[in-house]
Amino acid sequence: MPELPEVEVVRRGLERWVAGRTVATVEVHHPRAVRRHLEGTGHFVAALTGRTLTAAHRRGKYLWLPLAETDGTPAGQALVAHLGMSGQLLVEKPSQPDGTHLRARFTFTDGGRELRFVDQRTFGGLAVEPCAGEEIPARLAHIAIDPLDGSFDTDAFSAALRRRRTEVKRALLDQTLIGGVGNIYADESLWRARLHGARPTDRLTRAQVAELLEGVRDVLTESLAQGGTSFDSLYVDVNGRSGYFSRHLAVYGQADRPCPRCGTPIVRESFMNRSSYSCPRCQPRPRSSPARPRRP
DNA sequence: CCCAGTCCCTGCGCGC
DNA sequence: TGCGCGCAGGGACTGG
Repeated sequence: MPELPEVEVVRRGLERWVAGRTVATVEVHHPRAVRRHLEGTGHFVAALTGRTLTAAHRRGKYLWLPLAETDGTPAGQALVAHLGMSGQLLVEKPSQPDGTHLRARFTFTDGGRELRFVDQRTFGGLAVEPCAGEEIPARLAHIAIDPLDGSFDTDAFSAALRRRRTEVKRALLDQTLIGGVGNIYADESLWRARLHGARPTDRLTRAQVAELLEGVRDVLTESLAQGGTSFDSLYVDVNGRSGYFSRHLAVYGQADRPCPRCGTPIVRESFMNRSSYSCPRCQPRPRSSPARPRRP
């Protein structure tokens, strides 16, 4: 379940181990891994072979690596990757045996370590997309800037959130509003801000939004410092190592365990067809009341 | 435009 | 021992 910190850890690994290298061969082992590349598998392979991956960028949970010709001229395209639920980008020696869920393999002209895309549940995927220079590919333009980006506009986010007529957890998971937050960090941020996820966004005060955003920033920053969250071997960095933030989770996956703040047992609720964890004392469920009518 | 619901996919743990 | 079911959940898509 890679969210922003986990994807950022992968991005740093790609920057270090892959950027600057030229693709020798591409193998696609499962067509679903390149389903977002609409021109088909053959076109995907041809678009990457002989190209140099110049850098590794991220917005929200998406990664992209701009491509260049062998003479260094920008190709105007980028390799775009999303890890979905269970995707991994691994940098491994060619002698390392293939895993069961290997979906794509890239070898490089230097004969060094391969890049392997491994994905058990195949929610993730790869594609080559048009991309001007170092700008974000147009296909990713709808993903909002994430709160760790220096250009994140706090006031604009606060205004947009309070303009929404939905529940606050739903809004946190909306990648067009704020990038990079998934189910785990949404629950952790709401706990830090002492807000229940079902609170209506249009009734939050500016102070509550500011506290929520501080919670988001803090939890993402702290997780990144720990190398991300891992529950098992499904999320790892490019070298296959797990992060350690799962030890610091206050509520996510902690049903019946004491709230670190007040000791009340954490409850698990089904919410948006997925699990939500919260402290019933620190984060009381909002009183059900009719939605505030939108101003004409 | 805005928002909610559906579907995609596989491994694992649990109850019977 | 085996089988079926629920669950994990990001995001593209669809329909109201």
